[in-house]
Amino acid sequence: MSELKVQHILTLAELFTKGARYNFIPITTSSLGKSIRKSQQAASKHLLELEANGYIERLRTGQKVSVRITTKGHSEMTKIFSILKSSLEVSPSSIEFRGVIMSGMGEGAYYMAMKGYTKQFKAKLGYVPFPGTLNVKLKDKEFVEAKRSLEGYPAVMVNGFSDGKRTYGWVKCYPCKVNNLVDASLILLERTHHDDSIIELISKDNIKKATKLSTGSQIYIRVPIKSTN
Amino acid sequence: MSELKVQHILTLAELFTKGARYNFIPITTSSLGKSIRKSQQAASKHLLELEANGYIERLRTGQKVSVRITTKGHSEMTKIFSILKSSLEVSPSSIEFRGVIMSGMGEGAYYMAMKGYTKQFKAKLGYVPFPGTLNVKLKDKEFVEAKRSLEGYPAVMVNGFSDGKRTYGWVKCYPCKVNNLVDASLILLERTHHDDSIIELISKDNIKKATKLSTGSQIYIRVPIKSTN
DNA sequence: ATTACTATCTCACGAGTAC
DNA sequence: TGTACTCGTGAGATAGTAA
Repeated sequence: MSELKVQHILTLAELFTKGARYNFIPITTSSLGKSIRKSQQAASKHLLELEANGYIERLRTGQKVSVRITTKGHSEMTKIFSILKSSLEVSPSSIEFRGVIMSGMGEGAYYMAMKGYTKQFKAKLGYVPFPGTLNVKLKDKEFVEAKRSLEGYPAVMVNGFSDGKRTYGWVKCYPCKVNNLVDASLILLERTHHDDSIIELISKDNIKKATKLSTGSQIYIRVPIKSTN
Repeated sequence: MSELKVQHILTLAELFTKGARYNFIPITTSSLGKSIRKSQQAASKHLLELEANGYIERLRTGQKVSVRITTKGHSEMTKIFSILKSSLEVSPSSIEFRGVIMSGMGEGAYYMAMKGYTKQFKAKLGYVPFPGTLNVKLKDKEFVEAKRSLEGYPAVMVNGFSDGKRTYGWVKCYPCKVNNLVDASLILLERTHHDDSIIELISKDNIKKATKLSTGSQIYIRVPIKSTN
């Protein structure tokens, strides 16, 4: 079989760029070396090896050498390309969390029921949340990290407000799916007293009831991410 | 800057495939090693180096290790991908010839005017060729090679026939552009007495007149190729 | 100016193994 | 089971140079 060596990938790509797929293209090893950021000698060796393995054909007319890519070279390149393509396309593009439902209703419960927030929830999420928030204790370090990385992604922004006595901070809402079943929103509060390993959820419905889960149950949350490509 | 090493490309691709773009994915170095057809030790080193260069983040929770690809890792991968993509897309997808117009009308001239051929030319090319063929002496070895490779590509097939006395071979026609100006067809004859370095052209019009060229002039022929992707 | 040889160096990899 | 060290080997790269 003799697979294409990885260090030859960029060299072959350079030859494609130079148009060597269908026609013999004159090329010097020193210019090729510059293109692939290697020495002239390395470029020369690459060409010799690519030829030996049937990825290119070479033609010498006195001093000058011309190179053409073979069908084998083309298909091998296409193969590499599609490996990369499919690997980059694997993006269910969501951030996932696993944790355990905590007792009580969550610190945010009281605040989230305030008119200054509920009006915005109705307008921006399309519903007034079921009273009370669901607190989830994240299971592992990686999910705490995932929570931090969430902040880098677009969210539904619910602005803070003032009731004359005090001000209330903003709330970022990340629409999510709980246990692949119930639509909810993971909320990040501007001001929170939680430690990092706890997240809060709001939903149109009673999440515990809808998922038939109770305090201490394992829970799985998936936040879809808008691809930034 | 510290560029992504080529030998890390497939490793990073594998991590993408495993879904490590947005979430920390648990992975063992031995399974990764198998995936990239390298040893466990090599996989371990790849992860360490990818981390050192900021392409991935790692998280250890006791024994197990989780990996996530960083934005830098993502963009670097995208960069490699687009290099390959654009290099593969460089396909004016044509085979080119350069040569010199020869004197006389070419060996094929007499035959190409026979009814058995002209009927097919009219049907398949849409015209009856201008009487006489144009012979071109190819300038260089690479063009002789290009002529050979032409045979691998689809052509308009004009079948051979018999007039009772003798049989006449098939003619393969490759529609082409002469000097980026005149439409013609490069013809390959089943039976020819030419040496390899000569090609013949037919056209609806008088090529010499249309291109204002004469015997001894340099001529440039481009045969478009139907992409086989 | 070329290409490509030889010698040398570096570093990628795998074997063995500690933890 | 795991990860990741050290070390030996050899592939890949460069320098020097012949043709």
